[in-house]
Amino acid sequence: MGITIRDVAEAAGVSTATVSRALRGLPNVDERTRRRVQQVAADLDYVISPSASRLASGRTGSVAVVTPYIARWFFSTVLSGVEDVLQEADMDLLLTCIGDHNNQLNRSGVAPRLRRRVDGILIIAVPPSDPQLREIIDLGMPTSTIGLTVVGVPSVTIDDIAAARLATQHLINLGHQRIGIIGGSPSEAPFTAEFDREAGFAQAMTAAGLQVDPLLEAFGYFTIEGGEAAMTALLTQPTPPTAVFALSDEMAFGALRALRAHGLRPGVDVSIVGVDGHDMSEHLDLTTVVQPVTDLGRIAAEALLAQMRDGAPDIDPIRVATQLVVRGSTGPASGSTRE
Amino acid sequence: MGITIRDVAEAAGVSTATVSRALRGLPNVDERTRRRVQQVAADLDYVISPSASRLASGRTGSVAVVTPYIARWFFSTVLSGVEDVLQEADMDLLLTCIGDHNNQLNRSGVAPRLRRRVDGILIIAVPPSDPQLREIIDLGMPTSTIGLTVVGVPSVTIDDIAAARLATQHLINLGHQRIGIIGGSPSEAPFTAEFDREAGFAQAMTAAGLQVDPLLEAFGYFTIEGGEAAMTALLTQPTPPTAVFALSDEMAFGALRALRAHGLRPGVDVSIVGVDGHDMSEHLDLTTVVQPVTDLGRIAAEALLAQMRDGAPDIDPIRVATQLVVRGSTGPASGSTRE
DNA sequence: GGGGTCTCCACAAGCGGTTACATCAAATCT
DNA sequence: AGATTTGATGTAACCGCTTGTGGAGACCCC
Repeated sequence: MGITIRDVAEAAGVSTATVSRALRGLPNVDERTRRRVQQVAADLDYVISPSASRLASGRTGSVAVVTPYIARWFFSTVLSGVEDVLQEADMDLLLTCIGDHNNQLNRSGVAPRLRRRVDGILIIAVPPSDPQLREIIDLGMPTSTIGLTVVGVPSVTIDDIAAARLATQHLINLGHQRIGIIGGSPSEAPFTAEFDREAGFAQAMTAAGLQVDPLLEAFGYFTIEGGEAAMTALLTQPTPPTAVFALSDEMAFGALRALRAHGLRPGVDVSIVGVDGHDMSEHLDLTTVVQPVTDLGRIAAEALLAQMRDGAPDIDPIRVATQLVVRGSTGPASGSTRE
Repeated sequence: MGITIRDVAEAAGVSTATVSRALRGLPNVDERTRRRVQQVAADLDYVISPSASRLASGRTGSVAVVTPYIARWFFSTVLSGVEDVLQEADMDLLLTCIGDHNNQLNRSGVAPRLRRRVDGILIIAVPPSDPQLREIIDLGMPTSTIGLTVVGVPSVTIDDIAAARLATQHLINLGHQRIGIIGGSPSEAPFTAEFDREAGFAQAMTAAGLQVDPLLEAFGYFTIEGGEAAMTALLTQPTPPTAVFALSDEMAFGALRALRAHGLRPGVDVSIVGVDGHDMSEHLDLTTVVQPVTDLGRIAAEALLAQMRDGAPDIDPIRVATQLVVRGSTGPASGSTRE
């Protein structure tokens, strides 16, 4: 139970040092020796002890993924991209769910838990207001963020401003004029993506000579229920919008439900467009700006690995392109025949 | 950079052995000594080196989670329950996605990667036909499965037979007689849950004196698209069913879509019931048998921890209760006023 | 008051690798 | 041919913690 490197060395008639070098593909090992060692190791069913290797080398060969949620679509999808790359690179993936302040989970002290345990950290969309975020970044190890930008830290996100403009412009092109928006929360410290998407919306509206009517803004807190409530609020306005841009697909789902509850047809009576490219958006026939979420994770993981290898973090944020996918939830403004 | 236990020992004026015992709460340490050591450790911002501790103790303090998918609802939801418990127990969670044979990911050799790396393994719903499953189980370390039963291995699942009976009985109670079923796949080696749910359906039907009509069975391969296709097939039967039991919510979602495409109203023209309690089921107004998925993960993780502690695996499968949640997708059979 | 117990603690031998340095033979240079 | 470089391997000192063993002192009992 537990073949050691020593056993392999003896069986191969070399020193443990040579076994170590041979098995790890280091240079300065004769090819015949290497093959012999590999053969012996395989025969003996030898598996290196990670703990020993880590202790001796000082490298842990693992990366921590820190996320506020695991079960939500965006997060688990990013995670799957990350996992793919890390597995490919033969790195261990340590999954850590950080608490979310306004959530049931209020986990503190995630940072210390990471201290001597990993070589790099990937942070998925932790709200900038979370105090733990700083602690983790201040650990000073290779770090990269996804769906969130922190100055001085490499990040991978979509261009949220452009995405919002894309969605909004689509509605404008369809001839809509009274365009509403379902935002995240009225907080003063908005999420990066939230802030940018609002900005993109405003830019597109202004560029088209349309007004951003504060009465046509409601908040959905990035949940389905929230989106439903927000849409309901918008519909009960004296003059409701003919089209609505929801900052996330999940809120858009809620909005669709609200429409149905009011007997309104999506894409006919009221148009709804979201952002995300959520799995279900296709099945709910939602027009949305698709972001390549798996790729987000994949790219960030690769950037992190590069950073761990080269030591030089590439601070410039990586922006991934998005794509508008038009489905049935948007249609021409009534009385308009444009597009 | 890197306070060691020696530094703490010196600063506290004790041996490293005492520091080790004091910090880990072992007995045979004077309370005053312990407190002093703790204080010194805190002052020095000492963090134990996991690698060293693991090497010396032979315990890794980590658990691997093996899953065929990360981004799918069921799997990520289980995962979040698991993570919760493991974090609580101060265990590292190593996430490993196993390839899925008929999938793009065809990862082999997951088992060897786990060898000296973890103290226990949690397997989420890997198909029994997957050859890697055996390899992993044959590693011979504490293992527990979720949503899948392997003889001799502790498992946590819902009672799939009962769940299917519950769903089917609900349709029967509503007065339906021509009840169809959307199965997973016509394969000869069905997934455990798949097999049991089919069985539960048959049991309920037979008990009610109804026939299981093979013409009213279609296969949806546990995907939305598959469910849609299956439902479409059922609807194009000469005499289509008035109610359909889908083996999963995702297939039921597809079925709902098919209904809509055919201009049929769920719960009025045709009733649909699913199993899972998928996040979206509420928003799609789907009647379903809810399984407490997060709890599945939580319970399995706790069982695994117990097994790692006591060494005695509790082979008896743990069955978690399910609950029928009635929503708008089911309604009385036309011409029936029962229930 | 000498001979047990019982606590609390120090000593030191690992755990299983990695790697700087030493070694030595073969190859290359002058 | 002798000096020097080069490549392959061995030697051994760690890496930082855990834990079995043993000893010193406190406490108890007859």
